[in-house]
Amino acid sequence: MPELPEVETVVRGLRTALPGRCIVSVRLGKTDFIDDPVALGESLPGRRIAAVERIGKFIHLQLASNDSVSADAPSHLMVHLGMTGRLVVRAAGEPAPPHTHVYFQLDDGRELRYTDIRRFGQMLLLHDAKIAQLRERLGEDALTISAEEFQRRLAGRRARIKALLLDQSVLRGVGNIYADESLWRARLHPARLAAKLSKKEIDRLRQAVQRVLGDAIRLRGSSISDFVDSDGQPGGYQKWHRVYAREDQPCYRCHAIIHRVIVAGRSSHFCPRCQPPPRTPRKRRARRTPRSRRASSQKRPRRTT
DNA sequence: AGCTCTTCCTGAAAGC
DNA sequence: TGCTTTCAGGAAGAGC
Repeated sequence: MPELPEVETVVRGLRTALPGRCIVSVRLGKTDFIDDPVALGESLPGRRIAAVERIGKFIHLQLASNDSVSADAPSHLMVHLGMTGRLVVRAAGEPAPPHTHVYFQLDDGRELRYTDIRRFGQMLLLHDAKIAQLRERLGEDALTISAEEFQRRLAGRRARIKALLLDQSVLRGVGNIYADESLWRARLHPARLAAKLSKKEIDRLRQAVQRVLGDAIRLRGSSISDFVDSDGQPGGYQKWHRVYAREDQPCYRCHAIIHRVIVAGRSSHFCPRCQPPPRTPRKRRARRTPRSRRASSQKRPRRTT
């Protein structure tokens, strides 16, 4: 699942191949994930790619303007890889894998190809004004957010910390894997309420998030099922996952057994010893639950599905 | 405000 | 063996 480190890896790869190249033509397969497929086919041929950058989990291809392009033509191509999206540069003659739905022919004989098995991705063309709106809608980038801004965005929020980490309008770039890994590193239970975290804990979390994302970028992302970089190579960070997809395996820190619960609608992996659960304010049953029994009070109130 | 559920989609894995 | 069911999840929207 492409999150910030995976998208950053793809962007760095594309940066070595795309800037300066012209899009000669566009070929489309299924288009239900494309905002406006007709516009894509009409306004991209002839455009030169000026720059590649990352905005949260979006890949942003900036298109240069030139004399033959009308002034109001959109100049930003945004690509979100969703769950299974891949964006790779290949020689035009090379066979494309199944579920390849967009081909951008480039002027150097290569193709930029978008492959997406589940088509949870997104592709859209934006004007300058809209790109500003998008940036506004998204939160601060997780990799570079300052301690002060991180505090400001979380402090007082009554949502569970896991939900906030995943909320792209709060923080952009973190998905399920890196949320779980960061919470483990910061020793915070995913169901803790942000409002109940101390300043120290919030800062520990920010450091954990940035450390985990930085390490993952260095190893070119995590390849769980589908992720590959712009050259088609898998990442290496999945070998360093401490909790994600490690249910029933021992914690690397304390050897307790890793649990998995649903928090904010997402499966969440954590160590029940390193990441103690929040005390549940079960409506004043205090009299009836002497807190000597740790084992039973550690159990999360589970909702049977 | 924030939670849960649903929708989109496919393939892998589990269940029978 | 072969079918059916379940699950995974990023993001958005509905409903509570």
